[in-house]
Amino acid sequence: MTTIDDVARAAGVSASTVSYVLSGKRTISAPTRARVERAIEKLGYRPHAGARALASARTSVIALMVPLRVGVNVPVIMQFVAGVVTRARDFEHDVLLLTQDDVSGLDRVTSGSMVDALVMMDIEADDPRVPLVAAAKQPTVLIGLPQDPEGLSCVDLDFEAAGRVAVRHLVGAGHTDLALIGSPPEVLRRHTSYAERLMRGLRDQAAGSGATVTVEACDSTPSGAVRAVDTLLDAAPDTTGVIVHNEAALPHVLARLAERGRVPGTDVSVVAVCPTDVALAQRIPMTSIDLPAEDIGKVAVDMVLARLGGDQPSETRLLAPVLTERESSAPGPAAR
Amino acid sequence: MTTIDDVARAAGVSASTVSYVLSGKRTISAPTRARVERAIEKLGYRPHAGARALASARTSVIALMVPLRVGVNVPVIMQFVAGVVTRARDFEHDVLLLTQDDVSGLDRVTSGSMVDALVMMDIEADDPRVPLVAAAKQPTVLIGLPQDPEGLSCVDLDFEAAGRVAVRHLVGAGHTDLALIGSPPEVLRRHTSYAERLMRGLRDQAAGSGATVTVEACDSTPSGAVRAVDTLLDAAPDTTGVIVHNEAALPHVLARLAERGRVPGTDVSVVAVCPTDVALAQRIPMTSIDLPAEDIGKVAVDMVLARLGGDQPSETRLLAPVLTERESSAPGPAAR
DNA sequence: GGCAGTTGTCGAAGCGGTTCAACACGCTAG
DNA sequence: CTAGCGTGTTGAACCGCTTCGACAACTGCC
Repeated sequence: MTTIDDVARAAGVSASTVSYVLSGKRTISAPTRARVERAIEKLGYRPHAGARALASARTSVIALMVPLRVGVNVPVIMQFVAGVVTRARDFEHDVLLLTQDDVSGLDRVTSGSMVDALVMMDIEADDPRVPLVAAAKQPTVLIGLPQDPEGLSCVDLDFEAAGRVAVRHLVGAGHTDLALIGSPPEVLRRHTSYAERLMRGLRDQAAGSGATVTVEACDSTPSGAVRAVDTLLDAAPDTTGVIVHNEAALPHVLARLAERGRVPGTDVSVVAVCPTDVALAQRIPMTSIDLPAEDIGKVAVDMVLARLGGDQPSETRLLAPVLTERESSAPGPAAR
Repeated sequence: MTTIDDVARAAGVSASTVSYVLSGKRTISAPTRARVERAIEKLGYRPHAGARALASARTSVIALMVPLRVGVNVPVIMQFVAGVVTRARDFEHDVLLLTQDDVSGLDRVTSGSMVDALVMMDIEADDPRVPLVAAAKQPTVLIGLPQDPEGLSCVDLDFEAAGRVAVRHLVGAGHTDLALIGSPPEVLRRHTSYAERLMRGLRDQAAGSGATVTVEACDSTPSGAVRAVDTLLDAAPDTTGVIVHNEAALPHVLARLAERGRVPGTDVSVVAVCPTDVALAQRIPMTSIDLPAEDIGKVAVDMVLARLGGDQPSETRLLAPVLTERESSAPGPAAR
């Protein structure tokens, strides 16, 4: 292994000079800098990460805790991850992967100074991990909103606003009997905040617009989708406006609606809440409210790195929903 | 931060004793061990990862390079990842996430001593990353088979055997006109080895059994699936045995086959190559050859950690394919 | 010409562990 | 009674890097 001393010797300077060339924390004359850089290049020198972490109390690694549990949509998760990783790389940081079930991992990476910061996904309303990371010395950003953030920063899509936007769109098109086909029951049982916020937005706006909204949980399986649609149409057969917030079930919901004589885009209007690529990958391009997963991941990294210094107060950023009308929209009874 | 010296002081021993209690590399009397452990507990002591890495030349971190590119099936990737992460945790290791496009990351984590070992997924026949990691001081395991492993160890499903098993199953059921609906064209263009190995197995066994096999690449989209099925049925209308190796397209392939008057499980026999949960999540439970993604991930970790010492010669492990018959199988013309 | 202020470089002190050689102690064997 | 041995513990030397204070050399100013 080549060390900083090897480089120093090769360049005819001291180790500290090499260090300053690397960090730029002191001015170094152009000729010395050039000599040092040449030596680094020639020897293929890379600072030892552990030594650097020890001396500088900075690891250039951020921890990312991802859910690998049931009920979450894996491709969407991956978009978050991609956003986090690419943005982290932009700032010369690597990403250490933790899984949701490994709660002790938080203490491990935190107390062991393995990482400079944490990003946690899929936050529940009353998430047991929040107090743990709130007590850590590293800054943390939550993707999602707990009931009490305990001083931590949060980012997410503004699901409540998304609910309102969806209802406004449907009501504006002449629908008054609306429904939500949502997350799997286990997600609701966990009180995952996005599901609850979406429902709140839907209900608020519906109440203010004289519309009704029936809510169905929905397993992320073909049969779950069929069941949800059937239950819905039994309970509220006049439904003409449907909001779907379940990527995995979406195709099957559309298929079942058609089978039951409600063709999306013709007989019923369907708004999906999902990433754009998912909306476009259906039988017909879906009117959708984009879930900008990758962007959210990037923003999370921006926020957490901005707080490395320790100053910056915490904040919550809710990204405004954007509804894009596509072919699954249809005029409702009031407009015909 | 509480350090090893704090613990030593609290327990009335030297720092080295604490270290030996932690590592178990020397015998420590029961009473001292107890005192030290109590002090550790009381102070909430965690060794500093950087310091440990510096002194011991071990990081307890392994790097995992995952593909976030187009054409790969994300849920399957996640299963690999889950396998790697859980197994790594079993051996007290954490996982650093690298993305496939970040080739320079290999040198970074390797030369910078950020990790003890590497696992790389989605290996192409002539993968430019292979020489890079082959030159690293850390052991590496490849998930997939390059043309020349350059002394590295590999794990994967034995796709060639899987191809033979699939053909044997279909021919045994009376089918002679077979087809493969496979990976997207961009995957084939990359010469990803699993796709090529599967085809080789299919063709070999077909040739030996007097069957024919038509091969169609297939985009991982609904329309790609439709196109592939249509092209196939135009080119080989007598096809009755279909092997599908494309998780994302699978549901749409099944739907299109039915639309074209070939109901899976009745008119045509379909064998899927995919994880079991995917096989079970279709309209009908699919006869499938399991892609044991999580197991492969675990084996990869076992192999790479076994090589930490440096001794152990490299090896290639190909997991035997297991075909499970379910409802998508049907008797073929020769058996009716 | 002397002094204060810059600029560029260096030496040395950590950072928090691991590990090796050495040593103190109590036992057994001769 | 002593030499020899095993057991348990320790001090000190690193591991490779960052950073602070010091200092030499040069600048510009009065």
